[in-house]
Amino acid sequence: MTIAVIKDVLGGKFALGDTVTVRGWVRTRRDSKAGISFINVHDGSCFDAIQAVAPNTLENYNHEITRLTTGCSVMVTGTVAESAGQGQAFELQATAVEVVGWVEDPDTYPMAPKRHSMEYLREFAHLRPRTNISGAVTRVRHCLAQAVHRFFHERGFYWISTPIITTSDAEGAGELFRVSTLDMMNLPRTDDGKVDYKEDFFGKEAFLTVSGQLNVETYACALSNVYTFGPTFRAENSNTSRHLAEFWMIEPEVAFADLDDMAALAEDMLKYVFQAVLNERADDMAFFAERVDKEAISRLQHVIDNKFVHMDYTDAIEILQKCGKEFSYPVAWGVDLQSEHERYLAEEHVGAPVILKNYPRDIKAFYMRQNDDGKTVAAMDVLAPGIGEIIGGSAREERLDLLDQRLEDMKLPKEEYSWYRDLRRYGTVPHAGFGLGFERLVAYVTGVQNIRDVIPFPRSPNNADF
RNA sequence: UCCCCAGUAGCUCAGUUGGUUAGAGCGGUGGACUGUUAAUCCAUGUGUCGUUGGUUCGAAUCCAACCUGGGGAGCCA
Repeated sequence: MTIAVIKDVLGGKFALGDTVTVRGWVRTRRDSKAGISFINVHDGSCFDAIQAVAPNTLENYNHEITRLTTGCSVMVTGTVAESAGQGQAFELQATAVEVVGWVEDPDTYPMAPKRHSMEYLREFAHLRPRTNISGAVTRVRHCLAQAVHRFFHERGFYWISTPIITTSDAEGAGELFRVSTLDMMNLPRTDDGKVDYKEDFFGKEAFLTVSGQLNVETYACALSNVYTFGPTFRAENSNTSRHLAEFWMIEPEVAFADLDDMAALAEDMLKYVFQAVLNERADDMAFFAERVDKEAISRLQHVIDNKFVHMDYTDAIEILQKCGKEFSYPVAWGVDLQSEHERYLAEEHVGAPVILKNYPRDIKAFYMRQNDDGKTVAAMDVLAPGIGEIIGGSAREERLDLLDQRLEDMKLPKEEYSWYRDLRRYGTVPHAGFGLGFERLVAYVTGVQNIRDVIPFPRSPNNADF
């Protein structure tokens, strides 16, 4: 028995007349009174399902095959044949159809062979992988992840597995999820009544990481070109289509690099992974372009074909002030840009991803490198139309005296950063990096509007089912 | 967390300016037809009208709170 994946059968890897067995799930069944049934079977190996043609001479035709419904699992053995019908080059002339698992009540199987809303599918996170759209998202997501690793590997970057648990509650941004083994009903207390974290698993307070950046900087200052690719956690009460409490982030960090090196790296990386998706997942991208977002393919091609627009924060402020558009929030040098401002720049002014650079120091994180003008830092955001900030990065302050000054200005506890400061005390080097939100990337590529639909099991405020 | 909108059949939605028996398409089921392909045609069932409370002779319809979802904002990736 030759087991075959559907991708290989449809892709012509087998000769006409070969007998193969495919295994998967029924998408639809159509009966013909000519004495045959058409069974569309998918196995995830490619976008398309294979059409198996089952004749009524099969011994289980009447009592099993004609009862197959969407979702049943089957093993179909048959000979590879040119399709007599439209819609596919090859099909399987079935010689045996084994039903592996029935759908116990077709009337209540949630995944009907029809269009469902994304919100509805989200309620069935365990069954939505069987849908066209979820399967396509999954394959594109995988393709992007592989392309990211390949891109960095080809450039001599090492993948660093930075820790998921951290005992530093001062990583910079965001609310943290606590990690504890203490009995919450019976907390150990110190003499002054506070929770005694010395009794906790790590002997101190611990949290889930909000970024691998500070840790990965240590490896950049030794192995030169490194990156992280792993899960990240933010306990923020964000209820939007572009935020998750648990998401994946890619954070390259490069020694002896400056902000423009990072901008170039970000541009190269995005173009590389977009090209990979167009090359490797043409089937899924065609589906997205047809059913989800007409621009899904042309948008990627446009990004690949054009140089990214670079813009200084100061110039962006001027553009926004002179564009004649009414904004809800006024624009002035020194204020952080609002979503409406970023959207105008990316969607209307440029019409493609735009790199904004050199933000005012006072609205940015302590570790960003101060520019010579004394008021800006070497930070950048890559803004994508429709998504907003997809990448945030900066050159890191490698000069200890300036770093310490920033820690003091922002009232951050120096002792918490002793190991981070050590990098500046022992053989410091200029270095820079950025963070790319992986789900935002998948959403941008597929055109899927809500980030909760491009991760298998989304976690957000009030939602951690499955 | 804030602002706005929505919650009616398994799904997508229409409807009710408060009043007897609540509607369509799709899906399911039965049949017809067909190398079909989200097939087509005919038939067919289904609803505590989000939850709780209030107003009222009467609420699915009006009001309030809550829950859930969506859009936007903030936080950011």
